[in-house]
Amino acid sequence: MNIGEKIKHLRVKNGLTQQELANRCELSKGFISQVERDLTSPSIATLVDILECLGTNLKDFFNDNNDEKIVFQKDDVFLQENQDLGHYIRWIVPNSQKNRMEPILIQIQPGGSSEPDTPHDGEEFGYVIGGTVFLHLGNQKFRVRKGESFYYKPSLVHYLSNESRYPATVLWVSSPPSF
Amino acid sequence: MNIGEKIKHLRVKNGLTQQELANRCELSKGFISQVERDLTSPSIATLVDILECLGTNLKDFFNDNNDEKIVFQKDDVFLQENQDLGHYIRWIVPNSQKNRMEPILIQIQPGGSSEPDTPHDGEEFGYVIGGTVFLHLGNQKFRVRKGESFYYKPSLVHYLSNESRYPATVLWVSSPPSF
DNA sequence: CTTTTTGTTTACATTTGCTAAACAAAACAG
DNA sequence: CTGTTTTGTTTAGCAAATGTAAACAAAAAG
Repeated sequence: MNIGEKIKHLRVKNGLTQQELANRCELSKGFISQVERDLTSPSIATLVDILECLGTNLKDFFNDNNDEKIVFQKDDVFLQENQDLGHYIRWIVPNSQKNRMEPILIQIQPGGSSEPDTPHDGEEFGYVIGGTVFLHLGNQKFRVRKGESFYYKPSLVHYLSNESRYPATVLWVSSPPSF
Repeated sequence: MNIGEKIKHLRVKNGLTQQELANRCELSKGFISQVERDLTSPSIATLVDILECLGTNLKDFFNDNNDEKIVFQKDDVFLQENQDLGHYIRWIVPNSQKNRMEPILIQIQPGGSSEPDTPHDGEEFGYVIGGTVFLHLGNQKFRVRKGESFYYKPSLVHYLSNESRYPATVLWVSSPPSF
């Protein structure tokens, strides 16, 4: 649990001295020093204060970094077909489980639908590349046409259906990954 | 700071009693009760323990919920044109600054490029809907064709350019929002 | 109603979060 | 090089909070 390191990094990035930071959030400079070297751990309340003075918050503070591959071609794709429901999914960014976002490309046949997904945390975004689909959220239902998009928190059962006579393609991004 | 509520919610969601949770993370059930009702606040270390037993972590724990509008039509779009660089941007999900992700649709004219973006935290994903673009990351440069995508951490200056003879369209998602 | 299970509250020991002040080390000035 | 300032580290200590054990209450089960 190297909170100290991250705080120090933030402080320096903000061009502050321990003294200045201490003043800002009404703590002693000594304590800031201790925190940065992980000799002690602040309470959650004071951690919030500190982060506030560093222009951030708990949420952003606990979101990490670093990676490798960047561009993904069509053959990187892992494909999954579902005959019953009449859709197939292309994972266009391989093993993105470890990322913040997981984008997939889903193609839904006329009369088909995506796998209903149970409620979970996070957010989902979709952009309809072609065709028209219906977004089902709990027992609500929204029409989304080509060029339109949707954005929601998946706190209810949710899926897409294609009730038109043409295939539909949707670029679907979950954050965090859920598939 | 209603940490307790969230913990209780998680506990119930995992089908655990206070007792069970207490056993799992070697705390007293009384303490769990206090924490859930915000009568006391756990130390960061024990919060980590608790979250671990609930199948989550600080990072995910501090990512919030609740929203309103879901489907966005073309006229919800805020448009911005840049004659000099030869691109225009459509914000397809209005004021998504407060979300985890911010999707935009950027169209780049032949010879044009996007605004170079300075390094920041988070991740970015793009899907080329039409044309071919180059992704510039620091002094690296990647070709990305129609149907291909890219995913990276924007820790270097980054932008897109279109060196072809046709316009290119890219769906670009930043997490967290940066524009 | 009695027994178990689940959750709340109280009294208490211990730890730790945090301060103030002394100390050390750089940075700066003349 | 020597003295002054600024920045960071360490120590001693205490009030406050973290966490426990056990008693208590309420709800569920039998």
